[in-house]
Amino acid sequence: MSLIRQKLLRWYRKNQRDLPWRRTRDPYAVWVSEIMLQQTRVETAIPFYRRFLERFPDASSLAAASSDEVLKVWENLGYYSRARNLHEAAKIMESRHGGRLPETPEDLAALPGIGDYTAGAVGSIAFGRPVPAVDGNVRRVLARLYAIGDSVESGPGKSRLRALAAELVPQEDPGAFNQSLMDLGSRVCTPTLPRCPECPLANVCEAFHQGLQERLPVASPKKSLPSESAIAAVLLDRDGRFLVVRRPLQGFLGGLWKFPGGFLRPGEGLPEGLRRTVREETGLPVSVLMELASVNTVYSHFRLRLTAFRCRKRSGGIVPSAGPDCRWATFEEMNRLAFSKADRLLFPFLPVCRPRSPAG
DNA sequence: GAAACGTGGTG
DNA sequence: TCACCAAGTTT
Repeated sequence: MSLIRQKLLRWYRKNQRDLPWRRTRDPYAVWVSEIMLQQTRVETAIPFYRRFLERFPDASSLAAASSDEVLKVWENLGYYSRARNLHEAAKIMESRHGGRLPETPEDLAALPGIGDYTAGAVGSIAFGRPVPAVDGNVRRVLARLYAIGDSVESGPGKSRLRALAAELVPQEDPGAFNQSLMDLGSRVCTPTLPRCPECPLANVCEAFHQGLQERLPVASPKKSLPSESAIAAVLLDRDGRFLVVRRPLQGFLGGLWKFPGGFLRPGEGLPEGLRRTVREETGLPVSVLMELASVNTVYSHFRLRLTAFRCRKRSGGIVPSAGPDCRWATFEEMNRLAFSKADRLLFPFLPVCRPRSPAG
């Protein structure tokens, strides 16, 4: 037990990565980094982390921001409920915790967006609490270290690994220990082709001993992604501005802006579906003129083919007035709003005079 | 417990 | 082109 800790910590002192959030002990910064790192690679999170901390250096500045501002910084990071929860949690810190993070894992876990893992990570790294931080890396390392054949994705499997991790966490510098486990998982004890010859734990690893390191942990079968179709309407006013609407904050891509339109029903034609969805979203009856572009994208739980059409307001239709969730925007203004990846893929096909980018 | 929830890198 | 998956949480 203490041998494992010792080997791990020694390896970590020599091999730990120089990451922006490891250069601070500011609990706010640690918290932001941990939220960004949920289901997200370190290299992906780094530039977002820098921009976020520059724009929102503390909980007060974050709490005072609008959701549009927060989402714009989060644009392209994905899992946008994280940004919404971060924002909401900052407001709670302002009103109930004196503008700071609460220190106990229990109080941390009570904040939106903070679950078991993040409460443990922030609790141990920022506040020195001896609690485990069990993420996918740690589950994989422990499943191999103790040659656990049961699924580590099931409820019982997870609690078993959490109990193991809890026994391993030292009283002194639990944050370094937790991070050493995660770093080992991401750099040595990788999902495929683990680098066992480099591993400080190889000689005490049960999976390596049994030659099972490539077969553990057992992964549950994944479902193939269904394919959906959606349509988008490109509507211009007399000044060449585009009609854009904001998605509901709680839903899919919540709070991001989009072109009017939506998902096609099974068997529904594209122009027909477009007229229906635009009317549902904006109340505006439109005529469909011509197809502008079609883009494909993959989300966490379905594939999407999004087709954009140039549209025109039908005579007699009431043009929607600008509001918090609906507005006419120039190309420049749209670039200051947060859009999803798929919607941004449509931008180069918009009918508007603008500087053409040098490379495709 | 299962499903929802994004995006980009990799073999 | 495609499946897999990366510092999970919420409903």
